[in-house]
Amino acid sequence: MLTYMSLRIALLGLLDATGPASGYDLAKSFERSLNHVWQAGHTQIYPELVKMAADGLVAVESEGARGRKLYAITPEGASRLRSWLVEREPTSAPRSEAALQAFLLPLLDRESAIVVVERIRAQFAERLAVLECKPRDTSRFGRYALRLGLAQGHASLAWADETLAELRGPDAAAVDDAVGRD
Amino acid sequence: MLTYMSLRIALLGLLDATGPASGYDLAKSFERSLNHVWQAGHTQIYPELVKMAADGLVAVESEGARGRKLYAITPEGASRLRSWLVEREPTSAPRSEAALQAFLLPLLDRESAIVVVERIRAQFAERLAVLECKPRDTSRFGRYALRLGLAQGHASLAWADETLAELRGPDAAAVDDAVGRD
DNA sequence: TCTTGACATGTCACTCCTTACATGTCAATC
DNA sequence: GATTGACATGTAAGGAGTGACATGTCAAGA
Repeated sequence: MLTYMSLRIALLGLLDATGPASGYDLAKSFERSLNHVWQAGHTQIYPELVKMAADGLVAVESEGARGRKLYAITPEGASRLRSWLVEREPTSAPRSEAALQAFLLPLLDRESAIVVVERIRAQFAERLAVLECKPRDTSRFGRYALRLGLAQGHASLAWADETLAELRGPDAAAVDDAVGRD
Repeated sequence: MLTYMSLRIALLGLLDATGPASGYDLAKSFERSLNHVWQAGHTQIYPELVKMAADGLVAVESEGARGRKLYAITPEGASRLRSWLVEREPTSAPRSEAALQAFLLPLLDRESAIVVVERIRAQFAERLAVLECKPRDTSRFGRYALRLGLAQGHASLAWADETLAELRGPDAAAVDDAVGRD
């Protein structure tokens, strides 16, 4: 029951790393530095912070202008965060529409398949470009995850290029002929 | 509203690729050939097939022994499947606990960080092993997605090895010292 | 002064997905 | 004959996540 809640962990991690912040700040941080790792919008973050406060993981530190609420991590929160990090066996529920399209490619004729792979490639390239433009803006944080994202991104791009080469290849290795190869 | 529904697409794809099947069969196929691309259990599949039948995308073809229900894709379903494949801009909502742990690594001392990365590495290795054992069991299908998974898996493993090397490095590049490098 | 846009917080309805529960058939083995 | 295990289908409660809507502050510039 209490074993998932990765959103909590991500929020605690940001609060621990960068100090007290408002829900608004945290939503921005998700966009800036965490978007390739975990996604969350303010509609998810605000209620979660309230629950976390009720559970003693964060404390509302002060209220500033414009109704701003500053949340700070509590010792209990910091402890839970580190326990999770050290103990939690990470799970992954892969759900990638790009991979699904790749899976279904053999349904299409070669021309359509090329169009689809080109679109997938463009998206991989864009995501990679975002990561590559990313400065060390989170100082130490995000450093390792950034590298992981870059590695996976490069590999994905390479897959797209290889696949396009195969689909376009001079030996005309059409999708339908791919059965016996490799 | 009707723009998501990747589960439907995955089910239609399997039905199109391998012919009529029961919900039970489809759940097995998800486990066997689609598990690195999209996940779904039978509790999600059974109700979805009922809705898809109501929408005319599949037809209950016959009922066999043990209450078995055979679903077949309809022309409407096949058409929708191909439209989605060609037109849909794939989206991704990355939610990886492994990447989250990587992101948060600087919270830990070096020894703990090594333990965490070793666990992440083991998981990457296991997933990769599953993919590498995978025969061409889906004939043409899954071929491209399999390669994509392999590429990403190898890249992830390489990241883990590099990260471990850095954390263990003879020049003792501890996590806390990593700020000024790169 | 007024409008724009960043700041700031929230609710609600809905979809998606997971976990646990519940039921029953049929073939093979003990 | 009884038990086990693969086959086969479902429901219900609840958590997780999204998109649309709603509200209000404050600073800067037209």
